[in-house]
Amino acid sequence: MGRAPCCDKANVKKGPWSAEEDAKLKAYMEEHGTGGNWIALPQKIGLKRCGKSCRLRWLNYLRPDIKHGGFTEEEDQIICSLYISIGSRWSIIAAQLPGRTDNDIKNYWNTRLKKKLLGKRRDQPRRLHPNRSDEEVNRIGVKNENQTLSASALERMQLHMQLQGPYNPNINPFSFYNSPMLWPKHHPVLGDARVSQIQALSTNHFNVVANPILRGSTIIDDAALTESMNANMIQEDLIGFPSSSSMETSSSNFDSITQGGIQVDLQNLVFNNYDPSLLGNQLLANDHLEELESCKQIYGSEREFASNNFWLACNGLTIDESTMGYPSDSAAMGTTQLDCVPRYEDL
DNA sequence: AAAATGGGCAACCGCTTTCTG
DNA sequence: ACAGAAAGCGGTTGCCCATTT
Repeated sequence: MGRAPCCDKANVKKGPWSAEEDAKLKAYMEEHGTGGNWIALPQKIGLKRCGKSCRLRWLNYLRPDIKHGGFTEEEDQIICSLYISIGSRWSIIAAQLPGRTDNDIKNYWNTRLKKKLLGKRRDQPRRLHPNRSDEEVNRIGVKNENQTLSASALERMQLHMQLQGPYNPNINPFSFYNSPMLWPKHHPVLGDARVSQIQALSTNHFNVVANPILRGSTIIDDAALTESMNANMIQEDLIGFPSSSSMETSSSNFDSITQGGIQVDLQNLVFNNYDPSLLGNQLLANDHLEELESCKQIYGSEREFASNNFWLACNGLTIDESTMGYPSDSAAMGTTQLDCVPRYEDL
């Protein structure tokens, strides 16, 4: 037996909202709020709508503080950087952009921003397999996705590689490191001074990030890091999460803070190794094999991005460039080892 | 001028998470 | 601790409008 429907589907109106319906809902909301019950609301105000529909209409359209359209460069940067960091968690991204809704950002990303940032690479599978039929190309793409990276993870890796660039990470305006608005304003344990120090260093050293794998480096000493990790705060706070969620509560939309932290660690492990002259993951990873193993346990079967990157990092997977959107010059042979990612046996 | 196509966006659907008794 | 209800969330759909053929 399935779950009971939230409303009587047969007697509920669907489709676009009329001005009259909007006015009714708006007037009631401004006077009373939901009263804590969206399901009961439509009946109270005589609307033949599902409660969920009312909620959506209010949150995405009628709320007084909503901004529509006209995304700024600054907002683009935030969306892009957060998408790379956490993926399609639109509600979290929306929380960073006052007046924007998750739906709005999702639509904007899917219809415009993604194309703006990745558009030029879309024809690569076709170009890399000029003698294959569309069906074959599609099949290859799907197969490789299943074996290596999901579409979302791929997209984020492509974006990251495209936007950070292997050797010129500091010049790109979308870089996390060049987006001070993404940096923490305050850290409850490390304090403002240390955060400032991290930020200052970050602008000069691509590899310097608030990353537990970097513990023992000159940036964050073990004691401070351990203390902050014990407080379950550092990861979210340092990747620019809403300070209220990390400071006032011990949880957030991540499954747990620790897992969230590991997710970020893995991204950094993979991505911060483009330039071999920089710190280098091998040294870092050697010191933290145990930690990596625990990541593997946690992420072996879930959290596609983290697990994919973990496996990339640990198994040195071969990736088909047709799905990676690699620079065409180096992609002629169809597959390659990602030379920016350390092979497990090399760690 | 009409049909076809594609982009943008609001709204829906159904699953997951959180809340409440 | 548990179950059911409500809310939250992200993926998808479908409509409308502008552009292209």
